[in-house]
Amino acid sequence: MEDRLPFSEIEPKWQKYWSDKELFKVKIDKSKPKFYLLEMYPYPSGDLHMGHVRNYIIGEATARYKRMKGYSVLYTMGFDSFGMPSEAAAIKHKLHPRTWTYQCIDKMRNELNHLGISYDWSRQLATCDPDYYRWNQWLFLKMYEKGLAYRKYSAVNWCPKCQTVLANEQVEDGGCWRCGETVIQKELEQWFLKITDYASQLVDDLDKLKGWSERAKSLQRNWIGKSMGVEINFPIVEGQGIDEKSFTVFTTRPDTIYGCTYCVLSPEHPLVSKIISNNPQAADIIAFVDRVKNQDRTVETLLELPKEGIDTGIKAINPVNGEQISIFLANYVLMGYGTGAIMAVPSHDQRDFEFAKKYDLKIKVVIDKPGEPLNADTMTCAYEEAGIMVNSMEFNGLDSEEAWEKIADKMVAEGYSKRTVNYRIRDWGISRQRYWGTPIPMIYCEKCGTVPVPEDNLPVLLPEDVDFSDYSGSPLKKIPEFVNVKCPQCGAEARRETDTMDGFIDSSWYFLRYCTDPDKRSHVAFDIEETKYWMAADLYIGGIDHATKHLIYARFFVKFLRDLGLLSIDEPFTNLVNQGWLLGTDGLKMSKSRGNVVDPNKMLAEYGADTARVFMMFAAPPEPDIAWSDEGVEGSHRFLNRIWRIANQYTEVLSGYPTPDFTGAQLSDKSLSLRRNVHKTIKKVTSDIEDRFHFNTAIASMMELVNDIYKFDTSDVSLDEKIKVMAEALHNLLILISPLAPHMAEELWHRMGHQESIFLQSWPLFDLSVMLEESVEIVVQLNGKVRYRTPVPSNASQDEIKSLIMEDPKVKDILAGKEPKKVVVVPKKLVNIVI
RNA sequence: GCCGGAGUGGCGGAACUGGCAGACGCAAGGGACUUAAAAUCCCUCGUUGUGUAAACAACGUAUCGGUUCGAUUCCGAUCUCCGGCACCA
Repeated sequence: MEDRLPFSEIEPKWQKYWSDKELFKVKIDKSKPKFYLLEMYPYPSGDLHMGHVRNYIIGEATARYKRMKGYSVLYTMGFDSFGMPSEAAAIKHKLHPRTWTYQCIDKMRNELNHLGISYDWSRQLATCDPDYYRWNQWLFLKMYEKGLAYRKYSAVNWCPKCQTVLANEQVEDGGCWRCGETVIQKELEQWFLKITDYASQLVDDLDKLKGWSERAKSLQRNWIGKSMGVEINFPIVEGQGIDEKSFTVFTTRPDTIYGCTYCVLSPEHPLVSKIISNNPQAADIIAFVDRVKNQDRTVETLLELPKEGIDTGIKAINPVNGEQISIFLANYVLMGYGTGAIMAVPSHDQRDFEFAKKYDLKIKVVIDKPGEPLNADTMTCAYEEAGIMVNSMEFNGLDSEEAWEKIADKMVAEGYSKRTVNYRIRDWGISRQRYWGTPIPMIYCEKCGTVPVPEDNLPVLLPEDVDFSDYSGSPLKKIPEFVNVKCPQCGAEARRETDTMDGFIDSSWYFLRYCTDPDKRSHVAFDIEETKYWMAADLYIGGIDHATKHLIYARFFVKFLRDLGLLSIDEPFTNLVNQGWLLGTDGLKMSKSRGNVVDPNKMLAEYGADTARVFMMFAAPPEPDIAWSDEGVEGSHRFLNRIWRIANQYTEVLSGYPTPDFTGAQLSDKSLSLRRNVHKTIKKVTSDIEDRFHFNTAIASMMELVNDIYKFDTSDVSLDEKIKVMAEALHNLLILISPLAPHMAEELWHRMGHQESIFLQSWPLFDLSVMLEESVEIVVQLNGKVRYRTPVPSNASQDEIKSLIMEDPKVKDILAGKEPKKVVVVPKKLVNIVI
């Protein structure tokens, strides 16, 4: 008899069997509930590392579980195959990015197959495939038609190393999200998508996402940065030679407006140019503006940057009380947020306070701290909390939160203000100055201007012959055959857009493509009927690092496609599981540069895929980051070998053995106990997978069951009874372990005489009546402290338990004649005697 | 500063709804089998104390307090760590 799992023989055997039988083929089956299991697709770097194993086995085991549970499951995989690293790697290896990319995809697919993952590969996609990216272009044109794609000249984030622009979301700590290089600002003309049009829905709909972690939602809320406030029009005092009657400020604190003692414009504010014409201080103002524009306003320096400003000499009028106030320019007001202009209330805003102190400006208190009135002359910092209104005309005495609404209402009614909501999120810059991406389907004609490529002419293909040796500027720009084109409208000589799209466009809708049968993919981006059936994804598994990038973009795309009438859902991902990082042995993120990447091949060769899967899942629940250590892999391997050995002892006798029927059977206590544990384990494993994907505790409970089976096997139960009980135990154990150790489970299943795959079995149901025990052990406590444990009949009532326990000589001993003050009885749990 | 998450043995982790803290595994120690090793099997394993021993007692889930018959779990404050946002008006 084999005493060790022959994984190297059985793994390829069953992988081939599953693939030949098309066991995991995705099918719409209206007789079953559907389950769409989605995993964040990988960038095909070519090498699978241990982190991938952790990520993908969570989904893989769940997929197998859900199929056995009777769901029609959509589970497939694709490759995020456009992007910088392919280009860089291709240059390094002197291969075309396409050749290199497809080689990597093949390799990764192979490695995923070696783990025994049950994807339906027929639905695979690669985003660099023209059949895929033509639909990026099509979607872009739809956005353009709806006015959601536009081109503007502005300062954008530029990564000098990648030689391309990055969206705001793709700058992390001032560096490029891919390579970490410090990002600089550059003025460029770029294509943007108006994600800001959807900002309010994107933030409000987060409340609907009950299946997302608070963490992921909080990241998105912070990123979108919603703030409610008002815009207020401040008239400019007439006769100062300014060709403009007013300007608008944004504030979240209209309750403080009576304390506004000056206004501040951003140095980039459009009004500045009008202020300097005809102004005696023009030279000083221009000098100031230039200086501020050259200030280093990156993340690190911004907070330490001293506030400075200049009085323009121009006066404005506070509309609520008619007071004349000065207009300043200052470096602490940013053009990119709100209206680029503020009303300054030094008494109740710390920034304004600091500025007012520096330039000796008036400070006027309008909200008093309850019970502790403020003094403008002696206060050392702004009072930013709520309080009682003072110096605010008819609003005096009100609570400031109440006054907030009343003042806003008054200003709106008087016609110089409106309520607004401001968002921190900016439009999504999607132009990339690289080769390996989706060409933006636009043409520039001298006569007709910006002309979209007609849908019939899609895809705009990437040219094949490209010189990668010269790394400066967009590669497509240097290919005349690509650039030079006839205008689709007038036929004149025109030129193509040479920027490509951000790769995050690809991932914003790939999950819709998965829903579409490959046979139907050639004429549509996604099939409406099939998408209606499968979407939304019931479970999305992926790292938290994409919370403010991919996950926001994808939600935006889905809302846009819904508005286009192509989707009927508001949100694409019903449940989100953010699995933690698998860190290197040094506790740091795995990366090639650190040299701490763990290659799974060694473990696969030594222990096999089933052990690797079980070990990885046993280490921890999905969410936390964990540092890699292969200590303990022996334990998981031992566990599988224990199943292997005990099951093999019974393959012969159980081959062809009928499903055991226990009705009316008189069983020994040992048999009853094992049966009970079998059913308890079914319950535990089912709920651990179903409710929270905690495979670690599911495995632990199966280990307990295996320990019990071993103890039972050596007992003196009659042979017939033993076989009968073992038949039930092993049958269920194999099904329970099959999502995690599919090869071993399948092999043993067949050795037990079954002709069909174990994965065509139904997931077992537990029988509560088997789990019932005649007596349960309860805890006896004195004043909340455990004294001893004792069995009582499990059907005993509270009163019965109480009298049973109070008559126990041990209790009499403990009480030593004292009268208990109170006795708390929790049936099946404990009795607490309080004296 | 604002927002979110976490803190349990030597280690990974468990205790899901307020009811036996430390399941399961790793590591460690001891034993059986073996010529020997591997494999396998069995036992011990939070800290401190009492006891020859079976056993018993006290302490113990970051810290301090509260609610409760009873708190790792609920509430309040504090500390530490991780992550996000941040001159965002």
